[in-house]
Amino acid sequence: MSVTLSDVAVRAQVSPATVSRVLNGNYPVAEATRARVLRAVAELDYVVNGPASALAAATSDLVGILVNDIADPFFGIMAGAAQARISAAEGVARAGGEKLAVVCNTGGSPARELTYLTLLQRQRAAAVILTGGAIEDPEHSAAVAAKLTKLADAGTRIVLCGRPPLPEGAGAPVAATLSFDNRGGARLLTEHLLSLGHTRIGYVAGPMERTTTRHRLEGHREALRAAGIDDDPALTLHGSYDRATGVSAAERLLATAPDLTAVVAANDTIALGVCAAARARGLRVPEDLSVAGFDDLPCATDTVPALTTVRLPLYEAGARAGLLATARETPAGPGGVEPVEAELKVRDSTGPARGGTGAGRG
Amino acid sequence: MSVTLSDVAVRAQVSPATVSRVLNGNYPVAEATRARVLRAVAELDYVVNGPASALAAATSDLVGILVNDIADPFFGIMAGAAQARISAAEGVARAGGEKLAVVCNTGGSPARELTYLTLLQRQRAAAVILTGGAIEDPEHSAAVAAKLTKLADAGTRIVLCGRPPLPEGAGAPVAATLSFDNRGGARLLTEHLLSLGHTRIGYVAGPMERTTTRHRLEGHREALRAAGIDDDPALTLHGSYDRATGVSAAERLLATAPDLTAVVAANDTIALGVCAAARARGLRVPEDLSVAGFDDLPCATDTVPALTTVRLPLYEAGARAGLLATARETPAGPGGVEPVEAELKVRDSTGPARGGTGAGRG
DNA sequence: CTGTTAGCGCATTCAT
DNA sequence: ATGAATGCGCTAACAG
Repeated sequence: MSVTLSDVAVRAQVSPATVSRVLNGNYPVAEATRARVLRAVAELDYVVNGPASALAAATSDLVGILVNDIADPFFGIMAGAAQARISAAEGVARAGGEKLAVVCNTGGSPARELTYLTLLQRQRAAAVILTGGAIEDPEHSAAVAAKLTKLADAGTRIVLCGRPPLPEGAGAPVAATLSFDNRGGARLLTEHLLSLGHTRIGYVAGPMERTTTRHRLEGHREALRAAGIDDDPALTLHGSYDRATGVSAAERLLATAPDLTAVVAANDTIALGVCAAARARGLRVPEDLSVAGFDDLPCATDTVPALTTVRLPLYEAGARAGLLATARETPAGPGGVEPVEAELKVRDSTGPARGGTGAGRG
Repeated sequence: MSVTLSDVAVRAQVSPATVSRVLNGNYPVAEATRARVLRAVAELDYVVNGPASALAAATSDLVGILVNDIADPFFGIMAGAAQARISAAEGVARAGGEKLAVVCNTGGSPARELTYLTLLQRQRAAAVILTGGAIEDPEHSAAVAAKLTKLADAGTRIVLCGRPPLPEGAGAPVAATLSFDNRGGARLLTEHLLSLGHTRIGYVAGPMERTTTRHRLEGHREALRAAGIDDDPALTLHGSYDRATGVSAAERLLATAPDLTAVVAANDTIALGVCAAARARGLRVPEDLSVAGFDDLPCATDTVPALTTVRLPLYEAGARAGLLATARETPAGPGGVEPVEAELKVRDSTGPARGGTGAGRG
């Protein structure tokens, strides 16, 4: 079999306990013996047995990062940032301290989310970071809340990143919540469009049962309402957070409501699909149709025209989530909730409404 | 503390051993007792202790997927596909069998790659999938080969996806290798450009020490050589696989070699940067400058003009890697190497060389 | 500062 | 088909 702690102890002529102590570094050991042990470790090429260690210590060094879609840079950026912070966390020279940050792809499936949570629980994970919008089905929410409570009870730190805080009643076993201002960002974006004279604005939303979807849509409607524009339900279409949704929704929208002068998409990926559909229809962006997205993904810059969108500091948020998950840094806000601001990025895909600047729907 | 196997045993009025057997399903148990145990498990909301189980069984259900950059869809797509296959692998109804597929982001750092491999080794991972190009530093390669040997010895299955096969001498502890035809794809692409009359072709390559970088560049040069064109070293620039590299490299290229009629980028992301730089310089794509990428990422479709590129079946390859990592499906090719074809995708970003069709550098 | 002694929770022989 | 006993490799009190 492989090399064990005792093997190292024998070679270093000390007791197993001593080896354990120098490896974990959390106990005073004479410099001479420490050196001897370290040399034995190197010579034997010893690697700690994680499961055994986790069993004895009742905790592991696993940190799980749950994402809805790993192929979507929105999640990739957050996950990468978090992982970088977690791995780099403890600057311990040689041994322990290292956390294993791993990302788990739920694919947006509630069942998979629960499965991963259970798997992480079974591994006695040190921390779990849940990223992105939550599913709003009451039953599923309750199940997740229950799981999180179990995890927290077992000593796992829970961090929410880009997901609204859990309701008070849920017992709030959450260490920290980075709450994206999706609603505010969406409001800003639609206000921008309104200021350009648009009044007939289509909206391509994400999946119905997601918090992110709902908040962005609500922000949009708030802006409309504040401007005294009645919300036309026919102008809002739901789909997935992908390009295909953007294409088909835009086609439908453009066919049924030719008087549309702008379309807001729930994220950049959808927006790209909307642009493609518009082009296919012979419409120029933004002269004939203004299009806006959300997230400010890297590729939003490279479209022609460059996409007007709402920037979310994904990298920074992910990094902070990583910090909160590992270190004992206590979160700032009340209830452990830290708001994350959204910033409007006006670029070239939005322009004045055709047929006047603020003339209304004439 | 939390619920243990014995707690379940007591409640179900059986021995711990029996509970273990029904949970693992790999042993005959009377239907009546099985039901009783299952009910106790449900009532107590019991979750297996992973570390304890791994310690006793000397294996875990962890599968690690190593990626160079999780924020890059190139890796996200492969990782997501692999993860989906691994999680869905065993259709076992309730209990065990479930594998925990996790992705580890090395960020392209050799040290992090080794660290993750060690961490995975310490967790006694069931399998490890290494995706994307390998770093070519001899010292690092040797270290990785050594680690992989250790892992394989401990029973971990190793799968390479998008990375060239390990040299024979390394002992080949690799279960399977999905080898992308980067060289062939690059050759196809440059041949396409040559057929359009381009002879002065710039090349924006990735990081020097990566296999992917080298193979794509070699394919490009092969095509050039086959066409009797001498390779001008000044036309090849190295950088990272990101947009910024594309921008700066294109600026330099365009400034120093104004007679360039085409630029090939080592991947789509770089190509997008090249397009942006060309536009900034007032050049039309493809009329004034043809631009091509590699990978066929989703966003390559949404640029204007749509990017000519080389398609790699990322999703399919990732899925196959997941299968090979979990099931005992033996790989097809000799030495466990399965070639993965690259396919030329001609779109709108490439066109005839300005100033004639094949007139040469006049 | 270091050695000794017990388990951590589970999978597995063996018996029965 | 089930129960009893043993040990996986390590950490954590205790001594000393």
